[in-house]
Amino acid sequence: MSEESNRPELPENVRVRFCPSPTGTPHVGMVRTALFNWAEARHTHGTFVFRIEDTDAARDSEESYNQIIDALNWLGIDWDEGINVGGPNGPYRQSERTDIYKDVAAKLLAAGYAYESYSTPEETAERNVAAGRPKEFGYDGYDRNLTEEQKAAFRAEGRKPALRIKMPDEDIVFNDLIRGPIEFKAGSVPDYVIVRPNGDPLYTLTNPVDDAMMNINVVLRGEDLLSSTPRQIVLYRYLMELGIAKQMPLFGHMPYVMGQGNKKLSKRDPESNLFLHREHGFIREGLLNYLALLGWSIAPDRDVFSMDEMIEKFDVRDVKANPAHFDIDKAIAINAEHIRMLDPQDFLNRSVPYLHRDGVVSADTWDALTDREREVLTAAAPLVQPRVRLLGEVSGMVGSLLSDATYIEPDADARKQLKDSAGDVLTKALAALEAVPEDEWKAEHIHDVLTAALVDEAGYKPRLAFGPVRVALSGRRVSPPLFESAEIIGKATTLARLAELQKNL
RNA sequence: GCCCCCUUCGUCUAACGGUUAGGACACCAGACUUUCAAUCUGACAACGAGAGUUCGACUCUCUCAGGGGGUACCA
Repeated sequence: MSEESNRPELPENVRVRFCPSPTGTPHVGMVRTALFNWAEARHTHGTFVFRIEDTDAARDSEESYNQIIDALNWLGIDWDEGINVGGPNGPYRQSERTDIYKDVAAKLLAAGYAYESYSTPEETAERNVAAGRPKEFGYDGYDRNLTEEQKAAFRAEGRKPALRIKMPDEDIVFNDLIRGPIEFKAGSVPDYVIVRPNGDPLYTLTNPVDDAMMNINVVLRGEDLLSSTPRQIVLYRYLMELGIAKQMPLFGHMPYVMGQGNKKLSKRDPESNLFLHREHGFIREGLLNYLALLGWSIAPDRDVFSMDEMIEKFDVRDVKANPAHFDIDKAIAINAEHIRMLDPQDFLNRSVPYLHRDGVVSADTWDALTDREREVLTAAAPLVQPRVRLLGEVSGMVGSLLSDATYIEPDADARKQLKDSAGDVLTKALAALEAVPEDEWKAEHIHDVLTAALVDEAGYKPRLAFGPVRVALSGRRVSPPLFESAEIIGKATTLARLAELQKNL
């Protein structure tokens, strides 16, 4: 598809970057951006740069910074240059690059590409209203041609200037990797601020400057930055004139990830919280696979794949331009597929932290478990693995197997399975199982005994016969196979649970 | 107001002018397992509207409508 499209050709040595601001907890939209950049770098054997844009001291936090790194590590998204690994274009935290920005800003000003602006936002709005323009009209260029006398007068008032970039009076066109040709009409983008009056450089300056100095040649970012692209293109031209930028990068704007309704998935939305998904038991393979599906597809008839397969096929020019809704049900279904593909021991290793968190086992690593725990879990693994969609569900599945409790309160879903006949079923099951000798307490035999008593003799349909037994043993509607469970739990506990449920019907 | 983007089943998507518009999730029905899940089979379900170009338009062009974003001394 991409060979025939009118999308631009990729450069020889692709250099992409992921450059989040450390504000708040990592969200899935951010992860998707990281994933696509990473996949593009790996597919092209290019370079993936990881930089942190912490120029907004009021909102940035060290906690968020650490969380972003935690997130990438967990997901297995690795980078070649940047935070923690270094590289030739460091430092990679913008808060450590202020001298660079000051220097570039001074050059821009000296070359006449930027100018001092003394208007406050309030004054600009007032001028717009006074001139009959909407308040949202934006900056009007008022300070563009201030004389030295006027500037001196402002300074005498104690004012300090912001620095603004001069936007040329011409259409600005670029060929988006995802959207194709995009044209902004001349005059639609006002002169914008790159340095605050107090000297703080803004994103509008730092982002293109760093991309330029780090030789980024492919910029893949969210759709929300699309309308700031003409500003950056203009700044880039100036940076090239000044010898700071080598070439204009290619841009690709990825569609939004949407939440409920028609709104962008917001940080407030729990579905956006990466760590919440991890706590629920998403595995990295599942979450990444699902996120990749938001705007991209690997083949017409397939949507479960590994990251290696994604890397082999990924081309950002195949990404769709329209926004995608985050569908948690499909995400979970994809995750379930990946859980089923796990090697059983791997499945167990990954489940243990969840089991420990839920108080089901004694330690949070496989090696630290007791022999009995390892024995039961090993027996249960192949039975449980196809029955969970999230690792957080494993506890509920194996909890009843590991517990010595003589009664397990059924959850609401299980309670609904108990029909009027449940009492009679439990009585008959109890009588039949009591007669089973300890040394014949095996799944197969338990199955035969219960079938004879409940189905053959009492005439119950299997659903009605085994449902109550399952609820008694596990407290749940879905559990590991019934007879194997009874064997693992043991005769005494099995009988106790049957009797207790009957009392609590 | 102005600028920009987006538009195929409920949702995610496939389709490089000619297909009964394909797949997946969800939902429903059945089979299998004499239980549950998994698995298998089947059903339901879409090209926003209108012009044009063409022998032929989901696909190309234009207009409109709807949705989203920007219009910051946030990123």
